[in-house]
Order: sequence, then C-alpha cells, then structure tokens
Amino acid sequence: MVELRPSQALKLLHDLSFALVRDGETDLSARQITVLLTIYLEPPPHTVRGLAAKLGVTKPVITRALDTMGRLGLLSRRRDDADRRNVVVQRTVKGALYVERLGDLIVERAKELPR
Amino acid sequence: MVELRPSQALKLLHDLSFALVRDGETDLSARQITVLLTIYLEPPPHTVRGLAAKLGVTKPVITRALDTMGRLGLLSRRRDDADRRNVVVQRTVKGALYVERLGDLIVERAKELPR
DNA sequence: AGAGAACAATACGCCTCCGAAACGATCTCC
DNA sequence: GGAGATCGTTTCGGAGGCGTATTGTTCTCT
Repeated sequence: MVELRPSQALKLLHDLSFALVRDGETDLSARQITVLLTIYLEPPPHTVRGLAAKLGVTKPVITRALDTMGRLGLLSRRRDDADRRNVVVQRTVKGALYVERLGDLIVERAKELPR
Repeated sequence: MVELRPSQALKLLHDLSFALVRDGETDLSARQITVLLTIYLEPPPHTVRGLAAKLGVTKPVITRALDTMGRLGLLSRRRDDADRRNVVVQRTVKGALYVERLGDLIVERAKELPR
C-alpha cells in the first residue's frame, strides 16, 4: 500500500516518460515494457502462448516483441526440451540491469515529488 | 517526497502498462504521453517549438503527435494572434478527462501494492 | 503408425512513425 | 519595402508494428 495523490501520480508518470524520451536509447512501446516486466517480475517459465494469453494479445505480437527485445539483448529464447513445441523465454544479465535501472529511475523521481 | 522501493516501483509500472495494454483503446507512445502530460501539467502557453526543445526531439515529431492526439480529441491547436507564425496548443475537456483517469489509475494501482 | 491438436514463427497487406530536407507563411529590422 | 530569420507543416524514403491467415514442427491419443 503506497499513498499517492493523483497530481503526484501524474507528475511521476510525466517525469518517467520524459526521462525515457530524453535518454531515448531503447524506445520500447507499452506492450514491450509489459512483456519485459512480466518476464522479470513473475515466476518462470514464460512461453509465447502464456504471455499472449496473460496480456490479451495475439501470439505474433509476443513473437515480435521477443524478436525486438532479443535483438537488444534484454532477453533470450530457448526451446523447451521437455516439449519441443514450446519456447521458453529466459532472462539475461543485460535485461536484468535494464529493469533494475528502470526501478531505480522511478524511485528517484518519486523521491523528488512535492508533498 | 514519496517513499517507494524498487520492487514496488517496478510492480507499479508493470500494473500500469498492463492496464493500458489490456484496455488498450488509445495506444499512445511514450513520446505522445510525455507531450500530453507536459501540456496538461505545465503552465501554458505551449508551442510546437517549445515542446520540441523541452523534449529534445525534432519539430515534426511534435507536429505528428499533435495530429494524432488532436484526432483523438485530447487537445486542439490555435494560431497565435499576436504572432501568426506560432501555434498554441490548447487543452480540451476530453483530454482533461483522459489525464484525470490516468492519474486515478496510477493511484489505484499504487494503493494495491504490497507493503 | 497415423490423424488431428497445439505451438511458435512467418507471410501478407496495411498503417504509423521516424529523421532530414524542403516549403509556405509570417515577422523583424534596416 | 525588401532580405533574411523564424515557425509550423509537408514530403520523402525507410523502418517497424499491427491482425489475420498460413506454415512447419512436435506432441497426443487411439
């Protein structure tokens, strides 16, 4: 439970998106960020099918998101040996660092919010 | 000053982007959200030139963002009568409601975060 | 073993966005 | 009044995302 007023919430969102745009190296969409955070916050394993169902989008959306973020090194894919139809999404060091940095960014911005 | 742990911050971002993706009606990019919140949170007047400089992007990016969000009714444009080269961005009722709803969404999600 | 289901990836046509450059309108200043 | 600066928009070629439909591979079940 975190107490937050609407004006603080909006300023926080503004500051965050502003920081992402300014230092804009990665340029991830809302969908991609959701996929990334789901993978790094929720317990594995994560499959394409499961992610698609969880987010309420089609499978190609997940495949493409994994393509893009895989290219950026934020995650990787591996065939499931138990059932070789499945693809298991794996975390990477680079992805973990990116997510960590993102969390710190929000914490910092939250600290500087007016009372 | 709002206290927030990194894990809480990440869960908040996850829940927010998840909600935006699930109810995905508008589908605004990070840049568009930044423009929208700048207009609604910072004191007017807002010009294309000023917004571009503030966000560190080129002017066409602002023009296109205003096109898209104008089409959605989230804001409107008006020629500046004092200097007719300038375009002044104006807030709309629909835009104000959208921003307000966004703030409430974050506050709600923040409330439900684990201690 | 063979038919059908399940899974991820790909093909296709469409749409939006991007940065750089060019453009038209308007103002400034001598 | 006229040259040059300033402002927002448009154009151009290119890149990437979207949803639907299809494909190739692998598993399941009798």
